[in-house]
Amino acid sequence: MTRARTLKSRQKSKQDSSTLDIHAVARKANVSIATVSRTINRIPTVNAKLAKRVWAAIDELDYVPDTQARALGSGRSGMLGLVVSEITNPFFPELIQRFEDVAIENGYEILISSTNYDPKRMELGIQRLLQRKVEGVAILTFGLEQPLFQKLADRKIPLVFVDVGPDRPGISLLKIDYAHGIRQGVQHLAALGHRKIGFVSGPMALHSAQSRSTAFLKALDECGIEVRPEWQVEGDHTLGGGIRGMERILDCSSRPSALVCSNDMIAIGVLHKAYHVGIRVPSDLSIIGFDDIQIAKVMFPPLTSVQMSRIDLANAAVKALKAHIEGNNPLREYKIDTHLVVRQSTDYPPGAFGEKKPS
Amino acid sequence: MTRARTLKSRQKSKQDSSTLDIHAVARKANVSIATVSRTINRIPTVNAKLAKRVWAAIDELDYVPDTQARALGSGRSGMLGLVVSEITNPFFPELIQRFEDVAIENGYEILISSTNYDPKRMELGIQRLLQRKVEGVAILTFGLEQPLFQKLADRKIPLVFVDVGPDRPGISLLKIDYAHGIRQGVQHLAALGHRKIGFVSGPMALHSAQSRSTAFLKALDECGIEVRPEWQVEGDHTLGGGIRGMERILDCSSRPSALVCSNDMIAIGVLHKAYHVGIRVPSDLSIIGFDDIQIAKVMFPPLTSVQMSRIDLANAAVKALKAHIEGNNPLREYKIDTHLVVRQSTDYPPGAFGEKKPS
DNA sequence: CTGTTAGCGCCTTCAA
DNA sequence: TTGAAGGCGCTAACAG
Repeated sequence: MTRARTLKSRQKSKQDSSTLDIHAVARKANVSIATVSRTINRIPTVNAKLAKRVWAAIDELDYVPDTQARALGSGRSGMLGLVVSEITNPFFPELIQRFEDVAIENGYEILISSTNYDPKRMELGIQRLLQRKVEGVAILTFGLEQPLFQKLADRKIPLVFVDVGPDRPGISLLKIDYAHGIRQGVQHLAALGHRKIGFVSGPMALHSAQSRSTAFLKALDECGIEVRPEWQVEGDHTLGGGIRGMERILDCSSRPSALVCSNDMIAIGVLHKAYHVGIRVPSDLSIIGFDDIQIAKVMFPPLTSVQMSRIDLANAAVKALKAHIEGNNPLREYKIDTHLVVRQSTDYPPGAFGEKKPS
Repeated sequence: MTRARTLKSRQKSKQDSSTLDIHAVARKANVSIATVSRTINRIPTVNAKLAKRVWAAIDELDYVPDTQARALGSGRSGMLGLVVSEITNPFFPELIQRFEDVAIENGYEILISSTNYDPKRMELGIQRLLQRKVEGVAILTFGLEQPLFQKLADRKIPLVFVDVGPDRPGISLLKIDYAHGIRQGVQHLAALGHRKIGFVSGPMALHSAQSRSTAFLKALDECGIEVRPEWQVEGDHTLGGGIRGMERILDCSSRPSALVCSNDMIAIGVLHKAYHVGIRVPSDLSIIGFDDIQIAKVMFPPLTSVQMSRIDLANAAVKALKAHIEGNNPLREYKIDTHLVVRQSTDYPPGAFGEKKPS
C-alpha cells in the first residue's frame, strides 16, 4: 500500500520548501513530533534535556502551533462564547474585558457575539459559535428570548444565563440580587425625604428589566410609599430610552421628585433631557441609575447608581463554564450582589427646607 | 500493512454511534462527501437535484460544518484580527461593532485583541492571532509601537495601520486627516473671540496624539494665535488623563479661555474637573473634544467635538484587508476625514461682552 | 520516557 | 459532474 511519496505541494502558498510545522521543529531538535507535541503541551513526563532542545528549536524557528489543527486533533476548541446585547452600551465592554481576562487566565479564548436586540442577528451569532465549536457559552444579554439558544442546549454545550434559564444539567444561572441595591436606593431617597418617586424601566420583555421594576415596587411598598402608575414609564436601555422616558414624565400632571432608572444609560438620558428643559439635578429632581458604568462618576452631577459588579459577573460566568467543561460539580446558581453608590445626583426633594420652591 | 480496523473510539465524547459530520450528511443524501462539501461551498458545478438532497439532509440532521476542520483543509481561517487599545473607551466599541458587521458581510470572523496600552498584553494578543492563523490584521491602536507587529509582518500577513506604518507590500494605512477637523475647531474658537487656547494632548508616544497636537499648533499659527507652552499639557486618552490635565491647567499663572482635547474622554475628564472647582462650561471655559463618541452629545453641556467616523474607519480597514487577501490591488492609503460638530461646550470667551468677569 | 501511527473533519486534486 | 482518497497540522493511543 505504500504509495508514491508525492512531494506535498498543493496550490497552497507554501513559503519555502518545507512548512513551518511541528515536523520542522522535530527535525531541528532531533526528536519525534510526539515529543514536540508533549513539550508544547507541558506534559511533565518529557525529559528536561529534550524539552530544552525543543524549546530552543521553537524559538529559533519562531514556530507557533496552529490552533485549528490542535483543536481538530484534540477535540477541544479552547473557545468560550460570550453573547452580549449591545457592545456600544458601556456596561458591556467593561464586562467583556473582564470576561476575556479571566477566560485567558484559564486557557480559553473568547468569541464575542453582540445581538443588538435583533433575533436574526443573534441566530447568526449562535450559528457562528456552533461552527467554531465553542466549549461553553455565557449568555449575558439580560433576558433575550431563550428559545434561540435551543441549538446550543441541544448540543449539550454548557451554558450560563443571567437570572433565569431552563433547569437542566449543563446550565448555570448568575442570580443577580437586584432587590438589595434597589432597596438601598429607594431607602436612600426616602431618607432624604422623597415620597414622590418614579421609575423608568427597561423593555419589559427583558426579564432583568422586569426584575428591576419589581424590586423597585417592592422597595417602595416596604418604605410605605405610594405607587403612582403614571410615574412608571417604560423605556429601553439606551440613551434614547431615557430621553423618551423623561418626556413621558414631563407630561405627567404632577411630577415626581425622584426617579430611579433601570440602567445608567437611561439615567443619563433622563439627566440630559432634564437639563434641556431647565430641571436641575439634584435640586429639582433626584436621579438614581443602575450598573454604575465608568462614566457615571464623571457626569454632571456624578450619578448615584446601583452598582452591579462586572468583575463578579465575569468571574462567575467563566468559573461556571469551566466547572461544567471540566466536570467539577458546577453550581446551579451563582449569586451576584448589587449595592448603592451614592454620588451627587440625589439630594433632598425641592422645598424640603422652608418651602423654597423654584418658580 | 492492513491493520485491525479499530472501531474509532478514542476517549472523545461521541454522542451516538456516529458523529454528526460530513459523512453522516453524505450517507443521508446518498452522495459522496465531496458532493456535500461542494454543495456547502456553493460550487456551481453541483447538480441541482443532488444539491437539494444535500441541503435537505443538512437541515434534517441539523448539521453544522466544523470551521476548524474547514480551515485546516482549505488553509484559510476566515478570520481577521482587530487590535484596539482599550475596549472600555467608548470610541472602540463603536468601531468594533462596525468592523464586525463589515467583516461578517464579507465572510470573515473577527478576533479582538485589546492591548490596554500594555506591551506585554499586546504581545500575547498577537501570539493568539498568529495561532489562530488570522488572514489579516487591522491595528487600530492609533500608534502603539510597531516593532511588536514584526511577527505578523514577517509572516506576510496583510496589515492595516492608522496614520503610519512601514512602506511594504501587504501593508495599508488609514490616513486620518486630523488637521481638517482640528483646524475647524480652532477657527470656531477664534471666531468666537478666543485668543487663549490650550491643548490637552494624549500620550506623545502615540503617533496619533502627536498628530493631533501638531495639527492644533499649526491651526493656532494659521489663526495668528500665540502658542503658550504652559497650556500644552500632556495627558493620556482616559478620563483620568483629562482630570489630571485640567489640574495642570489650573496651576497655570494665567488660564486659557478654551481647551482643545486630544479625545473625548479627556474632554469629559476636563469638564468634570472644571465643574468640580467651580469653572462653568462654556461660560468660563470652552471645551472641544475629539472622536465624537456617543455620550458626547448627552454630556452637560453637550460636547463640541471633532468627529472621526468609526464607520469610515471600519469600512476602509476591512476593505483594505480584503483587497490584500484576495490580491485585488489594495491601495497603500485610505483617507479618513474629520470634521467639527458644534454643540454647547463652546461659546464666547468670558468677558467678551461688557467685561463681566466672574469673581 | 520516546517514537510510530492512526485519526480529527474537511477540502481538493485526480481519475472516471 | 461525481467519487475516491490523500493531505492540512496536530493529538493521543499504543508499543517499545
